[in-house]
Amino acid sequence: MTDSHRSIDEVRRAKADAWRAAGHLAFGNDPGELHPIATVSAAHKDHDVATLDRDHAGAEYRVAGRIIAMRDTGKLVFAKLRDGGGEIQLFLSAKELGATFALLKELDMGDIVMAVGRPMRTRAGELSIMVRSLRPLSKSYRPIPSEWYGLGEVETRYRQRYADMIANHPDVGDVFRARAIIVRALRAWFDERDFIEVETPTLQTMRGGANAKPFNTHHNALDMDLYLRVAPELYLKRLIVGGMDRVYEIGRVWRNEGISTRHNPEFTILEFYQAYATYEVLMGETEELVTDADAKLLARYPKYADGRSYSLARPWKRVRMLDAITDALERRAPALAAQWAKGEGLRAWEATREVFMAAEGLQKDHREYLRKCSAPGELVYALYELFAEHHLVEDYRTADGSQSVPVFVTDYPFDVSPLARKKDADKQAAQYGEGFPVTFTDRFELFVEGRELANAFSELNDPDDQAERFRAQLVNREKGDDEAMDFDADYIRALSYGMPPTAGFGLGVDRLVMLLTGQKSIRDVVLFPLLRPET
RNA sequence: GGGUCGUUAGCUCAGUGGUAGAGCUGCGGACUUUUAAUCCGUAGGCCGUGGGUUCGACCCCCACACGACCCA
Repeated sequence: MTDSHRSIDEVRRAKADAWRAAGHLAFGNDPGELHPIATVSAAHKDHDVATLDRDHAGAEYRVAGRIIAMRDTGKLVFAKLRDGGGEIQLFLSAKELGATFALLKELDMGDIVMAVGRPMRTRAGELSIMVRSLRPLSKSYRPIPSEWYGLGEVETRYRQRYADMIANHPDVGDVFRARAIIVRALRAWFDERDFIEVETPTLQTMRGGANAKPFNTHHNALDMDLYLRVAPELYLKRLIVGGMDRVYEIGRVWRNEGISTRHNPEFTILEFYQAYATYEVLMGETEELVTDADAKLLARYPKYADGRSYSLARPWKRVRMLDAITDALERRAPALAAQWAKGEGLRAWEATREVFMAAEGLQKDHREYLRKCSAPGELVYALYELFAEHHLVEDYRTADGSQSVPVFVTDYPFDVSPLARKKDADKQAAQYGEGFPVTFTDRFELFVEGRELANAFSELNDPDDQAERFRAQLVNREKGDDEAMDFDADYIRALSYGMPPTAGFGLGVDRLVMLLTGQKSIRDVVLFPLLRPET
């Protein structure tokens, strides 16, 4: 069989044998102390040919990395070498390398090699290393995807992230370096303010902390069914009871739900709890936290500011849910706005619901959603979701209208906020009038560019109130709501010791990274997103 | 869950109801300043899987698998 009939794998394994025949290992190690390519490039970036020959003729560098390009012009070969932080051209001449030059024909793109030589500049002006000695380190049996065309097949990109990172260098790597910068900035923000970072259980015996379907698992030795956590919330608040007035956790949670461009079954959440603060304090802190992370990101990667359709300029918009509904209806459904009457329509909420259910163009499942509302507070949330939420990006914009602005939607109804503190009676009366048919909570969600980024509230710390809401969750479960929480008696016990007034906050870290780096899919900010098995 | 689109050489993609195509990669050769090097030669395919229609299917039909996008 001739060479041309052999597979790439066979050819490359034969070349590995040639390395061995020349006295090398196909997978050698210990190349000695290396110079990072970036430092070599930085040291000589301003030096011209004359300067290099005159002042740096004695300099010698030892570099190692992957060969990502090779151009063979006969007795002279150009190769591009990439390590974790940079790329540099190797100038490989027959005269300089002597007998080693023959080894070049046993090299392939993708191989890992070490080279020793002095800095020089080619006729075209490119800083290169005039290689004096070359040592192969690791053989690559499989061709790297074309550098020029990249690796376009998204499935392959997610399944073989390693190939994606090689082929789509540096863009893919930059997103994950950006992610690290963002997470580090979040940590720094809390650390600088004396928050304690903690790790709470991810294996939990009860469903709680968020309304979501959990993953089930089992502990064999204890013969005990467990859930992977959907939120760390209830444990973090136990720590507040214990006296950690400021705690935060950045960790993985799992929700057994659909997969989309915004949802991966496992994702990273940031939660923090601050005793003696309120949800209003947290809005200001949220602005600081996010803009601080953004500033640190842009200091390293200014490119991520390009083409943003949103502005993070402070202060951010704050709007009560009731008013968000009013704004949205007045803009695009005046007839309904009249019926809504800035929320006054809730005083006869079932009649108002009938009007909305009859609204023109309402989808059948939306109508069904409204029909299922069994309290005016549920109706408020339903109307917000159906008529206001997906218009936030249009309704709240910079003065010149060119960019959307972040929006804190505040005052969620009690009925849809099982862990949030009920608005104090005097404040509720002052803001909504005496006897308003819906009770609101001290809660906000943050939306940027129309996407939900964070959820926060003044925490419910009355154990009797909390117990009542857990019971309401059980009723929901009876009615078939498989996202409802369990009755967590230990949590009630913790609250019974007395929890200081506290505000708590949760943020989707993956979504924050998506937002700040302009990625459209969560899979572009999760290194190894969940996919069906390969067939 | 619903809809639309996609799956062809290692990679990126064309393609027509009648023997399967290009560029890059690979392999052989030339070349001591290349930058997607260039030039000459050459190899490489169960056209996602399974059924069906047809004299004949990569192409038309059905189902399935996997993926992308949109909607819920």
